[in-house]
Amino acid sequence: MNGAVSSSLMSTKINDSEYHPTYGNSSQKQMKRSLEQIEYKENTEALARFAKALGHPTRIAILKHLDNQSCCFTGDLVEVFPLAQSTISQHLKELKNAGLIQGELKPPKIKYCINQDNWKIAKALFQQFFD
Amino acid sequence: MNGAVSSSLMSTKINDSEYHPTYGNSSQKQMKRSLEQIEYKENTEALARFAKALGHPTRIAILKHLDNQSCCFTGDLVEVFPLAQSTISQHLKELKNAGLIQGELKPPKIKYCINQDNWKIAKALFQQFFD
DNA sequence: TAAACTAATCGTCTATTGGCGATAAACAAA
DNA sequence: TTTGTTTATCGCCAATAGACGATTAGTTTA
Repeated sequence: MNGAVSSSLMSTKINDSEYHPTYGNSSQKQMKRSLEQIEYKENTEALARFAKALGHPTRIAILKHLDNQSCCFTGDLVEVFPLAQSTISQHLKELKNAGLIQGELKPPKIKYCINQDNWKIAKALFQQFFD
Repeated sequence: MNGAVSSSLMSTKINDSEYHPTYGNSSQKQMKRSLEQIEYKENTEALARFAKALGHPTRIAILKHLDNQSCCFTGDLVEVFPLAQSTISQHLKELKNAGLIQGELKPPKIKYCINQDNWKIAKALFQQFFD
């Protein structure tokens, strides 16, 4: 999963012509389909992955905060949001997995910042999507 | 839920100064918090709602298809995607609830199109979010 | 009216998400 | 080495999401 994410993030191509979902195994009748069994265009999946990471108000707010402060520590966020430390940590993990942020070790703290490279990619993907 | 969505969609203000999450009830100790107990800025929630709707590759692909064809019927999508009719219908419902598409009765079919007004709002929200 | 067609909804199942407290891990400082 | 600080992870739980087949509902057409 992570591999697929980073490979799509590495790509500089952001153009899409058409999608072509295909069957995982059409001989079986009515097998339960999982996400992996349908092939979407690379950009479609990348965009959905970014969108999913943005699909929670706390994560949007975290990113806005990160953008304002340019960077911050996990502990700062725990003070700002009325959520348990473990919950904040979980949201940060998801943002990190999506490639939208990155953590830098500043022992004993960890400084989180926007991942500018992937941010640009996400921006471009949404931009082209909305025309 | 639907009410909150449409009210935010009706708003023409798309500027955000700062978010200010607040406690639902700080006297209770460690009550389980639900989304409704935290107040985010209007735009933060609206953006998250749009993003959530875009957070599945099938829905992205449906929107791209809708954009290409300008409009289409549910049945068309069922032929294009290797998914059950009920599944497609469910995705359409979510896109409709998010305000991204709208259905027009063309008995006995239903023609789905992008909701241009809300599309513009979503576009603006993402645009401002990414600076 | 009856039959056919289209799409939404219902019920069920499994997987994922989002919340929490508790614990573990990593490191600095005493 | 021990202690304190910070953050990640674990285990649990409830709620949501996403898939399906079957059924229902609404319209056309025969």
